[in-house]
Amino acid sequence: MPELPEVETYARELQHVLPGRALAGARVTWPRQVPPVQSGAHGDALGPRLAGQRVVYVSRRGKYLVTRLSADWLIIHLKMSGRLMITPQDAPPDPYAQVVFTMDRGEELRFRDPRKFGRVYLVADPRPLLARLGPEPLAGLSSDCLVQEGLAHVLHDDEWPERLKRRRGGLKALLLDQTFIAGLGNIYVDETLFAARLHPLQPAHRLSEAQAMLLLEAMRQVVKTGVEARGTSLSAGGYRDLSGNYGEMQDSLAVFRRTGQPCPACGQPVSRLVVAGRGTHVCRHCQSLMA
DNA sequence: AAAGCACCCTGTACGC
DNA sequence: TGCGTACAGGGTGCTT
Repeated sequence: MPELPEVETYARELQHVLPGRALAGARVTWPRQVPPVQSGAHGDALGPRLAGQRVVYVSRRGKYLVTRLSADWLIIHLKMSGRLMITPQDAPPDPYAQVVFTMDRGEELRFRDPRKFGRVYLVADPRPLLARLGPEPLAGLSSDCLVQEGLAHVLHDDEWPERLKRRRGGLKALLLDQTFIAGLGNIYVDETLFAARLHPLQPAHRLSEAQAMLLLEAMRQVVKTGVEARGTSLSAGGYRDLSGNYGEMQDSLAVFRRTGQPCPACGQPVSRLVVAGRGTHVCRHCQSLMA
């Protein structure tokens, strides 16, 4: 379930170790995870095109990990179960490492993804992949360098209330919409809505300007807390950082996957409902639907 | 515009 | 303890 904070953690870790290093190639054992895209190499063509390229920097846009290489861009979406790790090239083979990047110094970057939803792209032009994404919720993250490249923009406070006014759908579906705001997933949306004391089905256009700004503040605070906690690790098989460490955000969750447990604000049990096809967690007492 | 659904996948949780 | 089944959800694409 990597969302913005988890991908941000990977981007920061990789930015410490990859710039300047040369890629030697790639092994792809599930070619569907390297699909054809405009200006890109897919499947087995990944390795030869990567060979000899150096890493310039590692960044993030929404939930995409974006790596600038000397000639191309390497873009990875981890989707549900994707993880990254750097290992010696003689480390035991990992049957779930469907895409492995070989590097200099006898090391590999492994993309491990049991559910195979994740995707890897090597493209000359990253724009078609990233263009539809909405604004970044926060400045001060690794996406800043993509802002400089014109590949990202940060949400401006003034535009937020008016953008909400134009949408009649429920808040949860809207915050999950990557073209509206980039990077939030199920965990951080539920936490944001609780922090703002707003119901997931609340129509966006009904928020007052003050409520809209409270929602913005809540969203930024939740994302910031998630980044500082280095992501959310909900189960042993779930998210780990590049070094295999768990994140710590699961210890700070107020409602997500806490069905039946007391709301941290009022003590009433947390409820679970399905919104936008996703398991959704609310405190019915704190998050009432406004008429 | 918005909502619902199938699809892609497999580990995990749960009921019996 | 073991087996079978439903569930989990990010994103895309299609339908209503």
